[in-house]
Amino acid sequence: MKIATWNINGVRARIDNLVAWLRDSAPDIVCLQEIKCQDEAFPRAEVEAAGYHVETHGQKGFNGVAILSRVRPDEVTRGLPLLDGDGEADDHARFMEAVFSVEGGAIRVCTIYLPNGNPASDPVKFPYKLKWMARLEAFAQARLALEEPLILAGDYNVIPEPHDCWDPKVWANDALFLPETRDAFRRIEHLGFTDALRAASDAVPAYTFWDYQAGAWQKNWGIRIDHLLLSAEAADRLVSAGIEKHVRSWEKPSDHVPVAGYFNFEFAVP
DNA sequence: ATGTCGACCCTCGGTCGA
Repeated sequence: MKIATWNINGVRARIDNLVAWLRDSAPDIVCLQEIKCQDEAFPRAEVEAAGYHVETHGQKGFNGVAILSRVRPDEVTRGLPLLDGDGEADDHARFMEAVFSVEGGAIRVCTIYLPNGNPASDPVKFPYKLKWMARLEAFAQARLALEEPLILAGDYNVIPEPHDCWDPKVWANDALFLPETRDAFRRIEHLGFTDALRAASDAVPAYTFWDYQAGAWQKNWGIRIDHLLLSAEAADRLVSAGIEKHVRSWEKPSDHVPVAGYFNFEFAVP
């Protein structure tokens, strides 16, 4: 089974790319981020015609996530739980979880659009990112107790290591690379997750995003911020993983490319 | 690093978010 994550940067602007990629790449489950539309505006018919079930968690104008899958999930939950004591609700559509039946059990797949957090000096944005990461850590810890295959896939807006960006000096003060951000990401990993791409390959660079500006793609000024984190039960079933870099050279590309993991489990036959 | 892009609206251009 192939499970992929892709920040599509506007699903309505990218629907032709999405359908072409689904046909070429044939993923079984896709975690999308930044669909940038409400649920009713998602180009559902085109994706269903390509052979996918569609679950969305959208909002007007920005953010928004979706899960596309060859079979219908058994359960879907929208939104990342708040922490005990959190007062205000989070109105950003950044998280959805789906449970699928596979031969011998179930897998859980979450699509994650972690807050960007820039500018890091902003009194709201960077604290919101760190708080969201604390919520993700709590959620992840609770889910690990289930001892099931769990895949947390998405745009983490985290550059894990210096070799995951084209110039660490340029990114030193960026919310994607600040020590607090990397520490929070490591705390989640150290609960017991495997970074699928790094389990499959230690090759660098392994970028997943190139800015539209300044000719970043042509100069290979990229960063690695799209990740699949795997519970032990999922990592045990990982066969390989890869970055579908060629998609960045298509017409009207997203600034992110898909990242995929291949696992040796299959959907249960009903 | 800044050669851009998508979406929105008191809509054709400025603003926001990335």
